[in-house]
Amino acid sequence: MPAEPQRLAPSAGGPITSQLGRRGPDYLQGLNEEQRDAVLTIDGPLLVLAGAGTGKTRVLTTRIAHILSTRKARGSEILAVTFTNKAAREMKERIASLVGSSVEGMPWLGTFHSIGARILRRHAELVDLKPAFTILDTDDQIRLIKQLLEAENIDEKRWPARQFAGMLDDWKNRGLLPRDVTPAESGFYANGKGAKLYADYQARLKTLNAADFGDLLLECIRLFRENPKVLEEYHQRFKYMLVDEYQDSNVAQYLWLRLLAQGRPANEANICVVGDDDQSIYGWRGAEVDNILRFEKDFPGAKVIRLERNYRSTANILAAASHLIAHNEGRLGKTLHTDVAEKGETVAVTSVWDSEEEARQIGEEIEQFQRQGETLNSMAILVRASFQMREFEERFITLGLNYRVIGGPRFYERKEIRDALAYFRLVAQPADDLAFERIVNTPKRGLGDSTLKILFDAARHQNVPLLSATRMLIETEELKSKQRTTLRDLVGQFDDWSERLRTIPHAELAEQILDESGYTAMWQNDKSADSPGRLENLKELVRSMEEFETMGGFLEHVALVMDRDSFEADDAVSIMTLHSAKGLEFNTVFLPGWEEGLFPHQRSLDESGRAGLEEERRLAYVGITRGRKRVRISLAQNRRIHGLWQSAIPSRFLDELPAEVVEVKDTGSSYGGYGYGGRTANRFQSVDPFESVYETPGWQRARAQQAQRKGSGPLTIEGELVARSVDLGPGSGYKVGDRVFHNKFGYGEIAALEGNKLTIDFQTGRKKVLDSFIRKA
DNA sequence: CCCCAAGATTTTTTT
DNA sequence: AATCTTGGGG
Repeated sequence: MPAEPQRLAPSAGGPITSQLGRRGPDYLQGLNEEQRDAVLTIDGPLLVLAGAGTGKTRVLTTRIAHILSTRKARGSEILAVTFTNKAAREMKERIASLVGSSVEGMPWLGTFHSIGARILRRHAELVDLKPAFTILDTDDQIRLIKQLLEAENIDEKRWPARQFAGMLDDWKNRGLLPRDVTPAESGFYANGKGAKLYADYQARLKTLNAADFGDLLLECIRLFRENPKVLEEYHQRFKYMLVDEYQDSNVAQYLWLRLLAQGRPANEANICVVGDDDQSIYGWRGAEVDNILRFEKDFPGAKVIRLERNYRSTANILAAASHLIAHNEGRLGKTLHTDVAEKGETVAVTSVWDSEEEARQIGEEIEQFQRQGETLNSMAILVRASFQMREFEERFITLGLNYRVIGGPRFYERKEIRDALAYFRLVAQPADDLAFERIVNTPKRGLGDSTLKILFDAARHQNVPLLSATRMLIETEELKSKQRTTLRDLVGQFDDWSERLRTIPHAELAEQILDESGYTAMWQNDKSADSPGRLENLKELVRSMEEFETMGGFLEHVALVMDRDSFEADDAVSIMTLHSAKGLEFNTVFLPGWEEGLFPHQRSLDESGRAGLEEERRLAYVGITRGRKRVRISLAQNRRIHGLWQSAIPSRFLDELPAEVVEVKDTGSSYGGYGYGGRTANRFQSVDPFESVYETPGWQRARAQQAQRKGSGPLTIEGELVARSVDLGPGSGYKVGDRVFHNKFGYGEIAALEGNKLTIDFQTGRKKVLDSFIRKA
């Protein structure tokens, strides 16, 4: 956070400990009292509630520097977990600049998933894997599920693989093994086959010598539980534990941490968690804000430090953010304040005709700020959903404005990259059937469904990987001679490559593989417009491999990081989602698309009702607090969704901004503005917040299933209350079966409930209403 | 077995 | 609007 007024004096590298006298070591200079307290309180459990821009990362990194320089522990004895790769990278850099040396000495600083993978590889055999196991991404996962569905004769139309993948994710996030999943939860899917599918899926992963994202934590937990000695080893190793963004941790991560912390009595655990309940934006991924709320219960006597002094934003920006977030009920409550007397610019809210004009408008403003001497690097556009990015990109290309998309379409998700990776994966790990399937006939080798079927059958029959099955089949008469020859050549090539992996550098081998397999030629012969780009990407891929020591190391990076480090060299405007903006800051922040349905997102409201709305609001809070000097919000009156134009309603969040810091602008081309501050104040109260724009049968079915699945009480594991949803006020107080009265629909009976959102059977039919519209009959 | 054309479908956010 | 899927013909 370069904006903090107090800068770190780069440590001179000398024995800092000797300075621990009057004024303390250099790295403590410029910390405020609370920050210093958080850095120096090293022993025992500590919870740091750090609001946006209060120097959270600085505290964490300085704390590590402090532990190191007081020789309380070595780098290899500190476990420091973050949520994202970006955060991990930043921490590494900042520690390095504090301590002066490389961070190679901190092997256990990383994301939950990368550390989980690291631990699993060390003890792979104990969880039925081999150390070189493959980490599957979502795409592989879906393909695998599809195969299982087919094997079980389940109609994928009726029970989409995606849906099951979502369920799997949910279970794994909650730390549930197949045997822990109750029939109530899995039962509805595919007529009760849910739990069995989960078990089959796990078994299949073991055969493939593969783990999915969830397994990186879940299997770790199993490892620790089933092997106390292994766990003991880590208890010995980790003298200090630090966790960043604790509000984003899910149940599995919570259990994982708790196991690791069990080396000492709870009140003496050297665990420090840092978080901000107002920035919890990953509920959809299973994050439990309650983890942070119950920290003091888990670790009795934990010290709690609040960081409330904001070093980032102007008073006006803080006022806007605080006022907005105050509309949330489920929060611990912090008040950010700044010492700077100057209020700064007002927050601009601009209403435009459509998203095209929005892009044009923002483009103009950017150029204007640029003329005033602002760098493009200091500006960012933060969108709710990634489809919004395109319009900006198009506009900026015509303007010739440099931009950079962060977290956009992932490099490693491109088809050509995934194909190439499949080749590499198969060379590194011959049991990787998913990789095999992907590339047997890419480029086209004349191996179609019928041939593949033979391979599949043989593999399943003999219970061996596809590559081995192929190896055997080419010695028989079962295949047509043409296919047999093709496969023989292919298997021969793979043998060759595996051999060479031991002798030549992996990046060089990668190039050879792509050439010899005909993959490069395939794109060279392709005359579509994007094939040159694809070839360029392949080159880039090979180039980036050189940065890794081994093929395995590279593949691990690809699976876990999913994205290249973005080059920061050029001056460019950043375009990214609000989610990926967390932790960053910019002088100028543009927040487009503040319209009902988009932000707050309809889906969030549909799925999680009030809690979803609060999460959206936190997302808005995150967005606003990214700005240092200026925040500019905009909304379009018309937006195109799936090709259809829809007129949009201004976001309710606009009404939640304090009028005194907001300046409403309206471009000439719009009709009537949106009536901020009086003209049509509170016009949104009449809007049904749960009216969905998705009214396809499939969507409604999904929603119905969701309703069944959720609301099954607080989260418990092994009979113990692990986390419960934030109690949003007194609750509805209704239960299924209650008789109720509604002014418009009359008497009815509650069929289902989810938060304050009730499904009620009235005489006129089934309706969804909010509890505030009904009373007990 | 491959290719093309018509038809269906569209998950926000990410490790 | 754009992309993926599916089905029929070559």
